Amino acid sequence: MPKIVDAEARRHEVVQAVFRIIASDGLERASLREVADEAELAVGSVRHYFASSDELLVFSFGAVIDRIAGRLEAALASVEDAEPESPEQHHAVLNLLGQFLPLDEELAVDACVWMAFRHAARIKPVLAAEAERSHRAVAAVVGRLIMILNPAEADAQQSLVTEAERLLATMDGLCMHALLQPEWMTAEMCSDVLTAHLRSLRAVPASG
Amino acid sequence: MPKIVDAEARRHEVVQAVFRIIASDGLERASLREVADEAELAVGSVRHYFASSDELLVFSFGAVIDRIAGRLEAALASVEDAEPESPEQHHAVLNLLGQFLPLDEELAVDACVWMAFRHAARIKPVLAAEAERSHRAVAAVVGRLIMILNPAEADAQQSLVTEAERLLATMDGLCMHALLQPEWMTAEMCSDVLTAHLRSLRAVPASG
DNA sequence: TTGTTTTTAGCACGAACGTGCTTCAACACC
DNA sequence: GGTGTTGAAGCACGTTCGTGCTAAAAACAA
Repeated sequence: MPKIVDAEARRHEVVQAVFRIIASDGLERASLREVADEAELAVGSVRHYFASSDELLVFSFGAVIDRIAGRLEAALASVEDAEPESPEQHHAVLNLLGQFLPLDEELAVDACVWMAFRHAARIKPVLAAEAERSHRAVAAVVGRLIMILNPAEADAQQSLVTEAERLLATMDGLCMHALLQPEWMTAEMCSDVLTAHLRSLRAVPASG
Repeated sequence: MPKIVDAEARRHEVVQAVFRIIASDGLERASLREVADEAELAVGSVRHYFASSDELLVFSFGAVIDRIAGRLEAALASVEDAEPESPEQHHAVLNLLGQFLPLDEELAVDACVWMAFRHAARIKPVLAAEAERSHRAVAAVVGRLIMILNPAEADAQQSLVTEAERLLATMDGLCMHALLQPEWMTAEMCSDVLTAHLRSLRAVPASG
């Protein structure tokens, strides 16, 4: 009936603009006017697709979560397909954990945006639900990974949960340092830390 | 000659107000008006002690860095005083690492403020110098701790640096999770993860 | 008391923000 | 060709922000 516009594509373009602004200028600069400028639209146009600023931010948060979770689950499938203890599996695990880190431009933007939203969710209640979903999705993948790497002690659930949280914390800390102190936490340092952590996982079997 | 006011004490009160606002409402709400309200002063009074908003924020960042670094170095002294491999040393190490985490009200405020400023420093160049100082100070303490816990391989500097960065990343990740997902990352879980990490440090001696 | 200087308080300006509301152009259908 | 729905654009209002500036208040020296 009216002007033909792919609404979903438009929303995606707007969200991409939000991502670019957050990555370069931070979340607090992602105002309707800035986003509209970056997307080369008018403020009214952006508001046609997103009723309010909050709705735009929540939708953008959900979008980055879906992107990250999608990458993680694809990488997890590769790990599960690989032969246990094989070099292929080790490579697949490194690839999975690398998805957390800002190793290329696209990953860096996602990591920036992800971090920004998670921290903002501490303050803004509208973001809390998505933050919880994010944590659940990532924890599920990491938990599954720990189970794969420690098939022997599938009974010692206590230790598995602890190890999953430990790996998750290490990954988030690595990501943080790579974003905030890129001169110190280089890609090579990330790789060294990752291999050291994986070695420590194999070296500490049961705990008691 | 004029009204007697302890300028240093006033500045400290203002900074405390900044801390409270950041912890409860986030850094972006730490405006001059909000800070003045929280400190029960007029905007003009705050501006008398801090020429600009940037100056207030940079000073506050420095203050929280000094607080955290002071605690860490005091705790490090306890570790260095303890007998190597003794239970006292283990306790001192746990105490040191606990200084990173929001385990009580004061630590939680400092952790919030610290995180907020470090992330803001990625965007705001005025904060960059203090962020670098913060990283240097904390990395020095953690590096020293790793050397104490691994006296044998004092020559394998590569491994020591990697282990220091790994511990630092894990601590920052734990702190992040404790702040952002307090229901999942409880104090008990923090403790479990810490002891697991310390065990993994002892279990993986040299690398090659 | 008078004068000096620090401290406190407040006004005013321009900029940026979210949002309610109106207006215009474009297109599909009757 | 007319008509109505929808995308796009923009105005206006109230709020908040940092900051330059002025002026009252307070406390000590003379």
